[in-house]
Amino acid sequence: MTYEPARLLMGLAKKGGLEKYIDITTGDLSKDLGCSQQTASIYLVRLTSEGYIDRIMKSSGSRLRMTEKGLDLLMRMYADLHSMFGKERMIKIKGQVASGLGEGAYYLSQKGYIDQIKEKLGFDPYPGTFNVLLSQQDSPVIELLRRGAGIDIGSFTNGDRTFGGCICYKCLIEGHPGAVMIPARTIHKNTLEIISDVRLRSLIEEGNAGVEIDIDYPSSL
Amino acid sequence: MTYEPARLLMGLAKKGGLEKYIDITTGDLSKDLGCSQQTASIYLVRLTSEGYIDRIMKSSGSRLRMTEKGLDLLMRMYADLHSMFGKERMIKIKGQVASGLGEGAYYLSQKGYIDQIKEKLGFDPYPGTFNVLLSQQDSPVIELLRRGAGIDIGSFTNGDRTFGGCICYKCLIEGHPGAVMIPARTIHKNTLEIISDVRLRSLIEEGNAGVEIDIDYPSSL
DNA sequence: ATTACTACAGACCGAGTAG
DNA sequence: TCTACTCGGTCTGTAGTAA
Repeated sequence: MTYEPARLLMGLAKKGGLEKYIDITTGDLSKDLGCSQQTASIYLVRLTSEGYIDRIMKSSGSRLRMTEKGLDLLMRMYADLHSMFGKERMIKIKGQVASGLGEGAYYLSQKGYIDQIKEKLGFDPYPGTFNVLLSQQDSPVIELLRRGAGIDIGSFTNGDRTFGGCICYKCLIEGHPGAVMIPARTIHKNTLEIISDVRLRSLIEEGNAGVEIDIDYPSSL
Repeated sequence: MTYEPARLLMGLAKKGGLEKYIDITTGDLSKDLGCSQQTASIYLVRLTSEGYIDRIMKSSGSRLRMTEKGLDLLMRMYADLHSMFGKERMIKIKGQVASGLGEGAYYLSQKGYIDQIKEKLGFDPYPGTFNVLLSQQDSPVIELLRRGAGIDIGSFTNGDRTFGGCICYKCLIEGHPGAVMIPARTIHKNTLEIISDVRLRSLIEEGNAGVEIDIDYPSSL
């Protein structure tokens, strides 16, 4: 917990210091930051001398607001993060066609899945999944997909058995439209399950190590 | 320049470490960060031990990617900043009606302004500006408006004289629709110029110290 | 009440250098 | 080449306390 202008300014901005002067004491600030009152005092002195905030001393504490420089720092950070998370973008990955376990056909015969896929993804899925093994380089993408703002396929019950939900992303696999399915529960470390309205296995040869997948990754906010 | 996980992770994310493993040496990283190779080395060790990144040592350098914890930190920061800058929102401020200098009438008689205001703001401006003096607490808002994504009124030339551009924001002033004009060049420290399709001065008594203005502040990205 | 000084302990960074 | 250890100087944070 050292002196980090960005972190401090974000805390002050959250309290409203972006637009207006806010009243705060170094004691209160120290509680927010989890440091001593003296440290909070030094931080405010530094932020002021470095031009990030305007500060007016009062007998009851400090009145402060962000300066243009401080605002600029935050907006720059926002722009950077926005370019990572904010924009809809395509994630391009490569993988190797894997032999499936045959389970996919069973799952994709369930009306509960078929109806939702038709409604939310706009196609009638071929009963089977196309599995792509990702390289070590690309496998972290799965985490990103799990946490992302994909299309939600809800869980449902058919008779006595419950089928879990998943998150889907529209994608192009070797140019064919389809969708990546990330099961909500089961965690595949490096295998991506892909569905389509056609039998992808007929179109792409097994073992092909350079299958290209373009995933439509929407903004999360 | 101390150890700041957020800053370091953002740098790595910009290099692509969000989705994939990236190859980097501590020497290269040190150049990016402006620190010594030793310090960059320590940073990577710490980021790894604190669980922000996954790191695989190679003879030619390090291969690393963000972990879920690291991703989470960045997304949290993004969400915070998004709530400050990203969403369209209303900025509410209060001010005191100020007596104008009469200049407004001259400017707002210029066809160059009138046409743009009609087109971009959707109303025919009354020839005159309504000036509101902001409290010390609210005056920083002007900076925020100057930097924001308002409606741009371009500069133009009429005969021999050039009229400067400004940034406008639709607003409600005491409930009446209008727009705040922020001149691109002239800097008013604490006075806001407001235009409307009616003579606001007739509707709001001069000296009124509690004039409420709701400014429509759009997302900047 | 506040803020912020001084003094000290501990953390941090960079140079040298080993593996 | 690479990473990362030790060492020493410097910087940072906290406690005590003054104003």
